[in-house]
Amino acid sequence: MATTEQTQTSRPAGRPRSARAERAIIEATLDLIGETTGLGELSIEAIAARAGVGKTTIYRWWPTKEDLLVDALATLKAPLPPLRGRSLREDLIACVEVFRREERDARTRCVLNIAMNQAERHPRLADRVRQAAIEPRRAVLTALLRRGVATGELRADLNVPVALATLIGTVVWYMRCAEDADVSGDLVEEIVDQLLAGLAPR
Amino acid sequence: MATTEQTQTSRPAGRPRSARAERAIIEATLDLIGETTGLGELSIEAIAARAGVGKTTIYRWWPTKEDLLVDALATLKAPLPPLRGRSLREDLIACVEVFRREERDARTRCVLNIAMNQAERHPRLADRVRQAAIEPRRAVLTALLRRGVATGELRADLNVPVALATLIGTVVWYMRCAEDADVSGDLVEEIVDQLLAGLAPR
Amino acid sequence: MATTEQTQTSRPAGRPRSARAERAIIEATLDLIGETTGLGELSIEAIAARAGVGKTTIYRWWPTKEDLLVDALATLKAPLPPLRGRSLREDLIACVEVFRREERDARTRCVLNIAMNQAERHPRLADRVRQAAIEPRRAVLTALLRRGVATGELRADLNVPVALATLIGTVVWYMRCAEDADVSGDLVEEIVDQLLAGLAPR
Amino acid sequence: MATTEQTQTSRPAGRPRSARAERAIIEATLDLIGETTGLGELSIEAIAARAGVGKTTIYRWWPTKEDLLVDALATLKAPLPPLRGRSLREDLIACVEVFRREERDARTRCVLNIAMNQAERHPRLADRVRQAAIEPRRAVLTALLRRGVATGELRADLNVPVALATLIGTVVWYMRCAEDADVSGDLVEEIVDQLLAGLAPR
DNA sequence: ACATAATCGAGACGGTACGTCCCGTCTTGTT
DNA sequence: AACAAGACGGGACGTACCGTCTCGATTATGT
Repeated sequence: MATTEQTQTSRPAGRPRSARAERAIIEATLDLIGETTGLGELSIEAIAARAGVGKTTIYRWWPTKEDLLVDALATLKAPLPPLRGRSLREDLIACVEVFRREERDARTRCVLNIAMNQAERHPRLADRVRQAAIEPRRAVLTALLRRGVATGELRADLNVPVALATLIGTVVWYMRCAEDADVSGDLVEEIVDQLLAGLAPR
Repeated sequence: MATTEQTQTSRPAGRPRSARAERAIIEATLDLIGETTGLGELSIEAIAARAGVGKTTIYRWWPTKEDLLVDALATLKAPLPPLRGRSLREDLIACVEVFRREERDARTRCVLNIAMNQAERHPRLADRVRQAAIEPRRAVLTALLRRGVATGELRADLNVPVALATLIGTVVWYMRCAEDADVSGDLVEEIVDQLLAGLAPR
Repeated sequence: MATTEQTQTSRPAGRPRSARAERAIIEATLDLIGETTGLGELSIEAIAARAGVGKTTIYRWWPTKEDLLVDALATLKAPLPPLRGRSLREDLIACVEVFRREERDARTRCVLNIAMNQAERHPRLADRVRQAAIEPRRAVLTALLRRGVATGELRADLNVPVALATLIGTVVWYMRCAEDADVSGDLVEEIVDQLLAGLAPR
Repeated sequence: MATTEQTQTSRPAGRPRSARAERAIIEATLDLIGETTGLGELSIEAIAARAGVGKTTIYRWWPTKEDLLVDALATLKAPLPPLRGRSLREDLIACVEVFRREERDARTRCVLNIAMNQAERHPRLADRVRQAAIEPRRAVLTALLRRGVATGELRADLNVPVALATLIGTVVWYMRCAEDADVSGDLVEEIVDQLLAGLAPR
C-alpha cells in the first residue's frame, strides 16, 4: 500500500515534538500559577525561562494562556475521591477529606480560585476547569447523597444540590476566610455530623 | 463643640488635596477592578486615564496598588446587614440575603475574591479586606446565632463558627460553582431552614 | 494727608514686588544657564529652588523662559570694551582681549552660544542677545577699523564687516575648536598682527 | 580571499538585528536634532515614534543619548572636501565652500553647534564629533597651507593653526552672527584673498 | 546518504505599562 | 497684591514583559 502511510498513526515527517519540553512547560506553568494572582500575572516569558524553553515553543502549541492553563491544570486531576467505606457518614468524611487536603496545596488551590472567580473574565477556562476538576467530585458526592436517601439514612425530600453545596462550601469558606484558617480532620467530622443531623429523616 | 473647623492646627500650606480627584480615582479603581482578574491586570495608567487624572496624583497618595485597593474597597463597606426582625429565622434570612445580593455585583464580588484568594500573595490587602468587609458580617451573624442559643432556638452545644461557615459558605459556593449559578430568595430560605433543622435542640 | 499715599507715584496697593526675590531669580538663572546646554534643559523648577522662591513668582513676572533669559543676560552687559590707547594695533588688541576673557566664563560664553546657535529656534531671544551683547562691540570695532582706514593705517578698499568677522571669528573658533583650546594674550597679538599685515595698504 | 562569508564564526543565534530599524532610527535622530536646541530636548520617545520603532530597540543598541548622537552624526561625515585644483587659492576656496554649504543645512549645522558649545556638558560627545567631523577638514586645510609654505606661495614663518582658524572662523562667524547672515560665494573668495594678502611672503 | 520538513533555542522586533521626575498651571493661607 | 508652598494634569524617562518574528541548529522521515 501506498508510500508514507503507516498502519495506524502516520507521523507527519519532520522533527517530532519534544516530550521533554512539553513536560517542562506544564511543570513550570503549575509552579508559577501557584505563585500568582491571576492569568494576568502569569507570564509566558517566565514560564519559558523556568522551563528552559524558547517562547516560540509555548506559543506553537498553546495559542492562548487559557489553553496552556487548561492543559496544565488537567494534569492535577487529583487522585479523585478514594475507595468507599461502608457507612454514609464514613464515605462523606472521606470525600471531604480529599477536598480539604487539596485546599492546602497552592497548585490545586488555584484550580478552585479559577473555578470560583474567573467565570466572567475567562468563561471558557472556568468551564473547562469546572468540568475537569469540580464535576467528578460533585458526581461522586451526589451519588453518595442519593444512596443515603435510598437507604433511608437521609430524609426523602432532601435537596441534593443544596446539601452538596453545604458540605463543600462550609469547608472552603472555613479554610479561606475563618479566623483560624486551618481545618483539622476533626472539624471535617463535625461538619459532616452537623449536616447529617439536619438531614436525617423526621 | 462648635463647627468642624479647628481653632489651632492650620492646614499645612500649599494647594489642598483635590477631593474631586480622589473621588474620581476611587471610582475608576472600582470600575476597573470589577473588569479585571487580579491586581496584576489592574493598571494604574488605566485608572488615571479613566479618572481624568495624572498618574502622579495617584502615586502621591497611594504608594502601592494595594493601598489604593484597600481604600477603594473600603468605600464599598456595604449598607451592612439590615435592622432585625423578630424571629431568628427571619433575621438569618435577612442577613444571608444581603450577602446574596452583594455577590451579584462585580464590584463587591471582587472583595470576596480578594479575601478568599489573595491571602498568600497579598496578605496585607487580604487582611484589610477581611477586617473591613467580612468581619462586621461575621460579628452580626455570630451575635444572632448566640442569641439563638440563649433563647433555646438552637441547641446548646452549637459550634458557632462552623454554623456560620455553613450559612455563608453554602451560599457562596452555590452562587459561584453550582450548575445553575443563580440563587433565588427561596433558596436562601431553604438553606437557612435546613441549617436550623440540623441545629435545633434535640 | 492720608496714610499710605505717596506724593507722586501712587503705588498700586498690595504687597510690593520683592527686590530680593528678583535678584535671586536672575542670579539663579545665570548660574543654571551656565551649567546647561540649551533652553530646554534650563528648568524653572530648578531656578525657583535655587533662588528659594515659589515658581509662581517667576511665572508672574516672566511669562516665558525667553523673557527671563533676556533680562538675566542683560545684566551681564559686560564692562564693554575698555578705554582706548593711542595706536590702532593697541586698541584692536585691547578689544579682542575683552572678547577672549569673556569666552573663558561659562556664564558669558552662553551668551554667544545663544547668539550663534539659537537663531532659528528662538529668533526673538537670539535677536535681543545680539542687540544687547554683540552689537555694541561690533560698533566699537567698526569705528576702530574705519578710523584706521581714515588715518591710512588700513587700505582704502577694506571690507570692514569681513575684517571684523575675521578678528572675532578667529578668536572664537580658536577658543572653541582648536586642538589646544586655550588662547594666550600672545596669540591675540599674533592674530591682530596677521590681520593688519593683510590689510595694510599696498 | 574568497567571499565575505566567514568560514568559522557563525552568527550569535537569535533573530539578527534589523538594518531597516537602524536606518530609520538614525534618520529620525538627525531629523529631530535638526529641529532641536540641545540634547535635553531630543526625546527618545519622539525618535522612536518617528522611526516607527519601539523604544526598546533604541535602548538595546545605544545605552545613552550621546551614543546615539555620535552614531547619527557620524553618518553626516560629509562628502568631505573635494578633489583639488591647481593653485593654492583655488583649493582653499573649494574647501571653504564646502564648509559654507554645510552651514546652510540645519542637520550639519548642529554638528558644529555641538562641537563648539557642548564641550563642557558632553565632553565625550563633543570630542567624538570633533574627531569625526572637524578633524578631517582641519587635516586637509593644514596640508594645503603647508604646501603653500613649501611652494613659496605663503610666507615661511606662517602660524598654520592661526591661519586655519582665520579661514574657518571668519566664515562661521559671518554666517552665524553678521547682520546679513548670508554668505555668497563671492564673499568666500574675498575672505580667502584677504587671508592670502596677509600671508604672502614679504 | 541525503534532501525535506517540522521542531527547538535564542533573541530582536513593535508595543504597553510601569513608577519616577519635572514641566507649567492652579489654589491655598500668610505677609 | 505678592509671596511660599505644594497639589494638579501632563509627558518623557529608562525598564520589564508582552506576543510575534526571524534566525541557525537539530532530529526525524522517505526516498
